[in-house]
Amino acid sequence: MSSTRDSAAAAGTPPPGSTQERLVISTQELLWERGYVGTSPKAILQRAGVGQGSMYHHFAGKSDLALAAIRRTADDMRAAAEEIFSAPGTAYDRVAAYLLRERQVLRGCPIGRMTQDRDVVQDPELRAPLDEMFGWLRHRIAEVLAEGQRHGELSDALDPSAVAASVAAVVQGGYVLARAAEDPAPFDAAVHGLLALLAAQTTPAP
Amino acid sequence: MSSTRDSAAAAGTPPPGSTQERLVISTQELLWERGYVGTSPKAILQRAGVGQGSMYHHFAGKSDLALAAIRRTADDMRAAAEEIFSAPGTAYDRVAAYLLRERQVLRGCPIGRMTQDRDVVQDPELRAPLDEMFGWLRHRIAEVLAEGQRHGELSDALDPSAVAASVAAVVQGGYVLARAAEDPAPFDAAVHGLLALLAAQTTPAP
DNA sequence: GTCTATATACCGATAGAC
DNA sequence: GTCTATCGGTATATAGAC
Repeated sequence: MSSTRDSAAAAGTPPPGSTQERLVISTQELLWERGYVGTSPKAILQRAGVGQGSMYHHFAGKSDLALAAIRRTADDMRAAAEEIFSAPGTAYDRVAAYLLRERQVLRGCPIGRMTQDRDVVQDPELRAPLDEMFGWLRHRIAEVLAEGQRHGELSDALDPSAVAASVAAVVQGGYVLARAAEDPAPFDAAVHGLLALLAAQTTPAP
Repeated sequence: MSSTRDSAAAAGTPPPGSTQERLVISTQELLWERGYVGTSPKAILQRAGVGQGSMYHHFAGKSDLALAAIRRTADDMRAAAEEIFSAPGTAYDRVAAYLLRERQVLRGCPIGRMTQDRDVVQDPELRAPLDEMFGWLRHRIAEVLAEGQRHGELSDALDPSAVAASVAAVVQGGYVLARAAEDPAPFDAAVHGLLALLAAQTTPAP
């Protein structure tokens, strides 16, 4: 008894190097590489270097462990994006910085990938972190754009939340195009196409 | 002997209602719903209503059947898109028609989905139809945009192939956002955001 | 051509020793 | 807490009867 697992995936960040931590990290990696359906508990255990029993001691099962891993990944992504959006600069600059930042294009988006996994999307608990992450992202980009409009940097004719959705979609769709081509070029093309359209809506500093 | 399977998935369209045809259609449906990893031969057979032996008579195995199904789906999608792009109207009209056409947004793109499947992307034969389909799509949209520029409908400042990639990416990324939210609204927002940006680049008829 | 039977491996989870 | 042993079920493919 005395299972650590009462709150299961709900637990905060476990100590670094701990068994839980290694399990979560292994799961994050495997979900990114193979998706939910393609990730087996066995593969997670092997990568983490622990036995079967450890996993079921700390987590209720595959989906519980996946939930912890997905939450962690979503939180990390949000933090990284927020750093860019809260930086100084015009709205265009910050959106451009987000679109142009270093990405492992051919690996795709670890959160976006989950939306293609039936078992994830159908489970409300597993889908929630995706919904929150992308909901936050679109909202945050819209805020940045609206701020640009208030500062007179950006055309008032634009609908910030629509353009924000376009920005987020171009990134996610760029990954799809790049993976189909096995080449990051279509991702870059899509980003630059959108940035050119957006640049045309900026007004030179008065 | 006398296997129909010599050319395997390479065969043209089999007779309607035939066993091969039912197998291909079932596979198309299941790949769309569950992806490659999530689709088992058993599930295909059950949906097609045929026995194990029939499948291995006509196809070399799961990947061979998947190849036939993916090719078929890609060909169908290309034909449907071409119908829109070759219709009369301005470049903006035709791109808008493509972006705004009826879609089963929450089901996602049957071809785009395959790019998230490790086993598909890593197999050159299975990836080829995806690459060809999206390569064609980006090229075709770029053609339409370039035509608009020649006709003086669209700003010459735009890079047609970059904007074409943005158009294709917004669709694919729109699916991702919609599935995360379990709501088609983000897809529609992304499309309208891009269309507004593009509309600003059109020149009123002289 | 189509079917059932069989084979080997892996899936996700549990039991219970240490 | 961690381990190994084990379970019933499925994945993918082959064998061989009809």
